[in-house]
Amino acid sequence: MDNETIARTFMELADVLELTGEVQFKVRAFRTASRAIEGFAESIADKVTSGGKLKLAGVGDGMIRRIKELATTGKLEELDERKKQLPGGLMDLMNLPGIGIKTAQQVWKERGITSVDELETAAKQGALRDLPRFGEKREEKLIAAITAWRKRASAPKRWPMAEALETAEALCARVRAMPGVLECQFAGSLRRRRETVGDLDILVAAEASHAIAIMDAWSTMPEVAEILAKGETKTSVVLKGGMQADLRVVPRESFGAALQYFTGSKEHNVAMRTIAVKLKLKVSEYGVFDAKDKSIAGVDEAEVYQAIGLQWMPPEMRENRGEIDLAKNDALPKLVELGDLKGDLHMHTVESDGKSTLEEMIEAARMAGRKYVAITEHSQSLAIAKGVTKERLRAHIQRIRELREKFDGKMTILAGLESDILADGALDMADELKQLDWVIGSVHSKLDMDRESMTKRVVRAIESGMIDCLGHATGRMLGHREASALDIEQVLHALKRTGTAIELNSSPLRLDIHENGARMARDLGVLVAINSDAHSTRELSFLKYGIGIARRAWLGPEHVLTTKSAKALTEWRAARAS
DNA sequence: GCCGTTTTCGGCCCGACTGTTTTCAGTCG
Repeated sequence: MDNETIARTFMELADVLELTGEVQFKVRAFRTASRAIEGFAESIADKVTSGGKLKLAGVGDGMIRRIKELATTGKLEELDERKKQLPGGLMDLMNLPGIGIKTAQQVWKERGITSVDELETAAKQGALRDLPRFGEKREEKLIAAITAWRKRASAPKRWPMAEALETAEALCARVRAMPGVLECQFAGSLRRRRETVGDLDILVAAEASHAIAIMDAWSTMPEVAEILAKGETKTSVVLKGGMQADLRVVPRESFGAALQYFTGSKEHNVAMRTIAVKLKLKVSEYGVFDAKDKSIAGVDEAEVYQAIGLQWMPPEMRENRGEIDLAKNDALPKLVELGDLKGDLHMHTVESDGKSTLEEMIEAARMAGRKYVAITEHSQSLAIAKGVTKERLRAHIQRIRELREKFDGKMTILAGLESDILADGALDMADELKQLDWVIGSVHSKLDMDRESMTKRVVRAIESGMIDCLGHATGRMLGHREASALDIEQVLHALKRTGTAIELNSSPLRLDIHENGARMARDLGVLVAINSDAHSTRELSFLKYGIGIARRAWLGPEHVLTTKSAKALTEWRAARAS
């Protein structure tokens, strides 16, 4: 059973426990454990059932017992029992904004309401206004919230990082131009570069006297579709595309503390604050305060961390996965940066399904600072992407070799191919691969095979020794297509045995291999190639998304194949061929 | 339920906004 399923089950159990009146701290413990499991790099079920020692914050004996039960029986007795005590639709109520545990219980117990439909009817009839803490206005808000909720049900709940990044950067540019704004930066899970983002958190430093005007300007921007809440320090809006964006205004002396706080993650912040409490300090978005409530830090993030005895750490690491202990001991790893990337080993041109010519791609990559590229068209079996035939491939190689002279000294150009891994694990155009400088093997068809067959298929391709790198291993497309069933651990072991690299495909909808896989690769010593898979010159910039994921996986330059110089890459390839 | 160079029991992050209130509970992040 995979970590996601276990995490989801624990999250559901927390909701059910909450509704059935379990003590709050126990409920919270399940949520904490759920998030910890979601972010755990290995299969937690395997780890626990094999009797290995597990050290994961928030997962104690009770959780381990439940993970074992889930892994062996596929379900949780406790969850099924508790669910029997609850009417079916009650859980939906808590998904409505403005409805939490108390209100859900209230309308259920006082009015017998157990579904969103019933709640809407009651609100429209004015049948809720006499309940405690209810009134006409709240009924109105509830009806609007239900309408919006129904509309949202069809829209995505989370947005790809790339789309959120673009929106956030545009909003920040707009905000920076507002009078009185001293600084503006986005925070939240976007700053941590999660692969998808639920909402935007934009942070502003400004004098308090400007706050109201800034909030007015923010809530009347043309991008705004709806205002959810508006105050002097916080205003939440829904943008026209459906994305929620929160603006916070803080004094300049608190900007660092606020940036730290709103960057999260929540678990990271809780762990930080717990350390602060032990030091008799208080951390809030306004700063770090001593026992006498005197501010001792807040202007910038580094001093906030320093005030509680921690090293500053990159946002991508802040998930409470052990980074705090490392920061305590000044032992944080150095993470890979965009500037470290010397090459890009996966891209297409008009020869297959790309939009730009060979010359355009090479020149654009050179301008972007790459020292080498591999041109990797699709192989013949991928007809839909104009996969090259034997003859076309040979002619293409010839053209690439000729171009080498033109770019001599400025750029190393590798003649490559993205060979299709066929259903049985054989490589498309296997006879042609030896003449190439670089070979990627990727699965493009029959993505819905069962786990065992798919794993066998990919492992066979790797063990052929004919590929240098496994391309977009899981085949997922965020929001469109689930990852293929694949035993990543077995695949990584095969890569390790054969000295083959794994790709971190930076295309924003792929981000494949995902961060947990990249983390496992790092731990196993499998090199990761951060590639753009660009189909146009514009898409060469996708590398910035891959870098975000790589950093979340704690990859340093030494774990990344494409940080090597062209010479070192050639040597690496020669060594693995021998 | 988890956790521990103050604790194996007794804690468990902190503040803004809203609606319904005359001081606060609930929700959210």
